[in-house]
Amino acid sequence: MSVLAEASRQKASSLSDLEVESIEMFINFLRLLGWPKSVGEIYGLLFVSAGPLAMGEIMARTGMSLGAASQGLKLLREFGAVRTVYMPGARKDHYVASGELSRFATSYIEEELLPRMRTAQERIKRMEKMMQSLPESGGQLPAERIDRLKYWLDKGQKVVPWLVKFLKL
Amino acid sequence: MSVLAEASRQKASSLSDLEVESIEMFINFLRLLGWPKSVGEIYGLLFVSAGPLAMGEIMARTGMSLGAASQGLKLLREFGAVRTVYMPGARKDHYVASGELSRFATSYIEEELLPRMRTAQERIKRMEKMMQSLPESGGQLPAERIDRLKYWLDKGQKVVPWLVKFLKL
DNA sequence: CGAATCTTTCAATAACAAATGAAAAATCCA
DNA sequence: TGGATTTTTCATTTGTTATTGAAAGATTCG
Repeated sequence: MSVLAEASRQKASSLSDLEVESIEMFINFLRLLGWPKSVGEIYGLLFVSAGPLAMGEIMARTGMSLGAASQGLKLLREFGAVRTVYMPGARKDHYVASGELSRFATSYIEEELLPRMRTAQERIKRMEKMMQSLPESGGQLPAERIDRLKYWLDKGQKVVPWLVKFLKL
Repeated sequence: MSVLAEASRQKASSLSDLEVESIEMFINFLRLLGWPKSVGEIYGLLFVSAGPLAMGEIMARTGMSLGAASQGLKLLREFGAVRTVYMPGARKDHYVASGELSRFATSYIEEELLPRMRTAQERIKRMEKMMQSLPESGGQLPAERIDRLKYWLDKGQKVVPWLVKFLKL
């Protein structure tokens, strides 16, 4: 067996079935939020880890590169999905997954969804003005659509806080 | 002015301010669902259109290619976000946007979110089995995490139908 | 300090996804 | 039916995002 093939075999076998399940699951979920695979790998591994892991261990177990591990951990730290723990006598940072899964959902809502809804509401105001200053009937249909959109956005903005609260619970 | 520059100027000026607002808004929202820009362009244009539009008109107004228009319309049709209307004496298909914006949200939930949640629940079952057949304490922490995940997924599955109902309202 | 260790950054590359447009397929009248 | 029109498909090109790894930057410890 070639050195390379051996290395890749090693890589695969260094993950338990449990870890593989967890990693695949989080890759799938985090893809919904538009996050790269490497982030799912890191979080999935940490999620079922019995103890804190250093970056080097994460790299070794998953086979990802230095840069991917560093950047992925940075992102996860920023979102509060992962944190470092103090390990007496250890030089390397050690990471554990936050168990609060709601963080992913709520950060998506707050950082992606809500800003877009707010932008959309400003757009709608502008669109309504444009409709008024249009030569007579700029169209009955568009006007109704815009009304509907406004209504729907209002409703959305109302349900979001409730949803966030529910998820955090 | 070069022929190309002229063409691109034409392209831009053939959209009203209203249409541009609408298009940009839907590009932004549909990106959340992982849909390509061209789809947002088509839907945004149709959304504020006073009447049905044929594919050729959509291409001409937005400047997108034949293939992109055809595929985008196909996708939107499949999701029920757009439909053809009968136009007496017209050969080309003519499209209108469905005003039901909830379709986007509900189809995302039903086609993306729920399937993943179901897969995750199967994974969790397997993971629980693995934990049991692990040498004594495969870890207190992982076991708790898996419990928590199960709890969270259950909760998610419960809130989703409610949310869908609310959105459709 | 200063050498060793660990982490971040970022330019280059690889992997992936979207857009294009020519060719094929389907549809429609005369 | 047959020619013209319209739509779909799909191989290729283009554009975007993720990953890599070397170099720079921090940090820690003796």
